[in-house]
Amino acid sequence: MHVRTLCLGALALGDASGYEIKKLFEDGVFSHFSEASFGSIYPALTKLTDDGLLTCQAHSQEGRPDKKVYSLTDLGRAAFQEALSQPIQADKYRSDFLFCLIFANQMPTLRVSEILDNKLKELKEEHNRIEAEGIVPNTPSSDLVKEFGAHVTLSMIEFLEENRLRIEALGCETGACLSTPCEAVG
Amino acid sequence: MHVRTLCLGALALGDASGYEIKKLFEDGVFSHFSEASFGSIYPALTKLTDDGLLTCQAHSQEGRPDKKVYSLTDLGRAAFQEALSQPIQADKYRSDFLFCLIFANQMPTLRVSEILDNKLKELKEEHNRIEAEGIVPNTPSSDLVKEFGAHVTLSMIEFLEENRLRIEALGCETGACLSTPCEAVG
DNA sequence: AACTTCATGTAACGAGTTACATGATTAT
DNA sequence: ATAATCATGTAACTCGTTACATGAAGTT
Repeated sequence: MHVRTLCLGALALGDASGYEIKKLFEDGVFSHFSEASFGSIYPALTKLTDDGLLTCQAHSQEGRPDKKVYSLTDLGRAAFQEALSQPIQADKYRSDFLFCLIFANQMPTLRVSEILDNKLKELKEEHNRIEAEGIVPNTPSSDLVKEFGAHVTLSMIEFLEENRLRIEALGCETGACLSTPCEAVG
Repeated sequence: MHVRTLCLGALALGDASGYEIKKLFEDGVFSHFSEASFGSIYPALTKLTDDGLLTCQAHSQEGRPDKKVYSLTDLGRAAFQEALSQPIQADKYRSDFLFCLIFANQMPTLRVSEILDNKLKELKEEHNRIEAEGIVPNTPSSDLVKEFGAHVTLSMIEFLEENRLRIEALGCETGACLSTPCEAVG
């Protein structure tokens, strides 16, 4: 999904500035399953406005650049509906953690524990963040999406905690595998 | 994680050609949490060989291009160990499904059912693929990574099935929301 | 003092995907 | 016949990130 569509979606939740949209992707509803940076949001907003999908109102402020608040036009709303009716791309899950875990037998046990702990910490933080989030106004499904996220992160945490010993047992003795794989030793 | 590192990892499981490495990312162990295309694998392999991290043996075949089988050198093995000891990037989960679900109230109920069914089908197929996979030789942790994947996909399937009615109830009446958001109606 | 938040915008750069080029073999 | 599998490689292109430019106000 292009940043342009993501912006359209953000604005379908209510008028907002580029800065505020960024926050939605950083801390808000969207942060758990999508991403966008300033460098892509601002040009997208400009393009969308040029194409007539958005209107822009500049609110002048003291000591700061004008706050440019964008709103969907009817054309923009229609374009977003159109995007919503399009086939949906399969989800993408990229995990360097799992990739590395495949090679646990080539790592010192201490390192395995370390990455496990880091992962658990990350997962718990995300779980807490999801639970702490308020539901989004005018968006009854934000509640459901929240529950989904909480359910899945919890399920990961449970698995990793239940299998902690098994995972740590995969590592090899310290020093023995720093430059040669265990399978090639002896 | 760069394609170069991913290739190093693939070769740490055993010698392979570019084509075979691609398969690991398409159907194999890595397919559930990483990705790489021919257009990135082949150049990476060439670069890695130039840098002395890999050696390459060409096996001539009839009616086909030489099969170039790559192996890790000691330098390559060390480079991979080094990569493994580096801080691990946080996982990325990108879901157009969840993004769209946030706007379920702006979709006809039929459309909501459709995307739910598609998602469930996708999830079940992935779950079956994980269960059907054999463990990777010399890689005791592949079993664990398999279990993790099976556990998580199952947990998603369960949530979506248990909440099917609630999710479908989010949609709006057919026709009423094709070009205007429900919240703006009435 | 130093850092974070608010606020917008651009340009260079990175990294990978898509599509093309080529072509025999095997399965449906 | 038609499609999939095997097999490698390149070039154009897409898309987005990172870093920079600018700067006031508030917080630690």
